[in-house]
Amino acid sequence: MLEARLEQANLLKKVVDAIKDLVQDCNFDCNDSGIALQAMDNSHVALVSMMLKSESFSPFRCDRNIALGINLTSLTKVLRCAQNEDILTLKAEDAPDVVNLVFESAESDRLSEYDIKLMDIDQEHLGIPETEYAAVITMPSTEFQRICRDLMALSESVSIECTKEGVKFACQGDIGSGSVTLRSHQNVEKPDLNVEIDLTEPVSLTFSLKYLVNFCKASGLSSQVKLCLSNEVPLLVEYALSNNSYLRFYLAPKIGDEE
Amino acid sequence: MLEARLEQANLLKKVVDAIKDLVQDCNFDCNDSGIALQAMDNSHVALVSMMLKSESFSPFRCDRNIALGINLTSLTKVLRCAQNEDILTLKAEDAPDVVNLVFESAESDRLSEYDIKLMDIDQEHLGIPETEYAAVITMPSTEFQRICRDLMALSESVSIECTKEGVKFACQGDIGSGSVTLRSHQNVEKPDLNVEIDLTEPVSLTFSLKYLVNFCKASGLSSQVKLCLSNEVPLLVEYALSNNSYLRFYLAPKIGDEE
DNA sequence: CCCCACCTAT
DNA sequence: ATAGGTGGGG
Repeated sequence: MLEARLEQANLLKKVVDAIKDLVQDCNFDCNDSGIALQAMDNSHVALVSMMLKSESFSPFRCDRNIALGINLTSLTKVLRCAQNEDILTLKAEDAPDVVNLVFESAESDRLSEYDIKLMDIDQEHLGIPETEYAAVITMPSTEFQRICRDLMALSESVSIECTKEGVKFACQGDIGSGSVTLRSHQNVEKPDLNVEIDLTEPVSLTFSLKYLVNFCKASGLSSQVKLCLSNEVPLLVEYALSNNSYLRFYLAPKIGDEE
Repeated sequence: MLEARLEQANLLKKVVDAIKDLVQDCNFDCNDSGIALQAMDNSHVALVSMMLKSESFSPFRCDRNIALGINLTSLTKVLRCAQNEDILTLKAEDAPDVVNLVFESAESDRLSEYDIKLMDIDQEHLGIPETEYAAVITMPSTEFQRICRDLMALSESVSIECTKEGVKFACQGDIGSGSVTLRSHQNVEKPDLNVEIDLTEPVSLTFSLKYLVNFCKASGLSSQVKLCLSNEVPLLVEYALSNNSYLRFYLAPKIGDEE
């Protein structure tokens, strides 16, 4: 059986909000190391990979591997029933028909309980190779969100060009063109504002802004976002959570005429 | 070539926000004295006149007269990409295809650059006579905005009646009628709250509230607004900016049955 | 000057 | 239902 208690029901709420527009139904794979989710979006351009490590829960118990096939729209509806400070416990039997969500108010004077029916979902398990990226950019997640939104006013796509000096987001559209260039810099007072560029080789790739804007819904999960690029390889957009948990998005670059 | 650096990108943002609903496309006329704009609204009832003097920029350089024909919707999109404290530099060649806007963050760790394609716009240059007005009312811009909004709940038009004692904004509508009367007064502590009436002859004129409310979008540009009236003559609504720069709106009075 | 919460508008 | 804008508070 699974029993996983999350101090912040809010965390799961934000995670699901950030991915529910990309993926309708997917498996939450539970085992003793935590709860994982991997799914491609309908058009197979983007991939979501979530990992909530057992350490992010307290307590966490999962005796056997269980795949919980969940419709994310249903899950969203139920998660909206949590109040801001609620504590969430996820429960499931070993061969479950339903997943059980329990919300407790911090003062434990209110207890809400929901069962969501599960579905069988074909497991297309995706081995994601751990890549060494040519460029790794760490920056404030709100800034990345802002850049993507701004440039979307001009174009469908953005090119991300990274050199030792900085990273340049650029686009062209009907009304004109635009670019935002960030230099790496440290802010000792507010490390959340740091922009860090770790580069082994210059990179330049083009991506769909629609997807990036979508990924940016996760901005509330982490003050910093990590963009990992290598030529010809999907971009990795990572929001790190506590305890090595994470929410990652992969996006295939546009190539040639697509740009 | 033109190169004009504005410490507050925000200023242009507010100016364009205030006029973009009146005018779609217009020329920004640049010469060594600054950047000017004059345009009538589509229905030729209102006229906008902006003057940003060269002294409002630092530095300001404009070798020749250049007319930059800009679509204000495009310009708005680009100005939205400026962050609050950004410094804006406008650049254009002598016979330009595009105008270039550069936003620098105060800490200059971020630099955004946009090109907007220009268009050819027929210059209907409008000689605006410098009039001696019968009544000049200076009042807090937020108060004028509030009055126009309030009265719009009742009617399409407002009469502005100015005597030595004060100014009365009045309207009649289906649900009833309303009026707001201001007496001139000084507040030594907070001169922004002054209401001043400079009158050579009593005036009473009626105007479309829709337009006035529209003009009031400029309220953020200046704490005070100046209303200049003479019988049979368009109302002048002026927002004074630093360095003798200004944003002015003219509105023809309604006459006879129109009221 | 920044952050948060409310509200409105799509 | 969601996202952006506005207004108020720290």
